[in-house]
Amino acid sequence: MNIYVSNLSFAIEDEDLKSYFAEYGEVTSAKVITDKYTGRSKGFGFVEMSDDEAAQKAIAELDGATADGRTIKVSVAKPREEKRSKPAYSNNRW
DNA sequence: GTTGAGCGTT
Repeated sequence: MNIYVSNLSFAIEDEDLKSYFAEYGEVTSAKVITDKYTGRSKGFGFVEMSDDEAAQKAIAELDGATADGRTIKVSVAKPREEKRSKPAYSNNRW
């Protein structure tokens, strides 16, 4: 389950985000999006959890919660574009 | 040293 988290404080980093969600289940990865060039936080991030219901519970519990003085927004993330998947048109017509 | 809507680098 991929989780999108926004409205984060700029002081929050990956391990902070992970520690918040780890209370509700196993966090396989947690990442705060930082600018590649300046290295500063963009104020949002992504968390991946292995247990789907733990993830949805974490979303329900952490959405609107306060982290570092900011009310964070948590929701299910949109899937990152997968370019490795096999083509849907796997016919041999052409 | 700064700022505030959003969906990330493979």
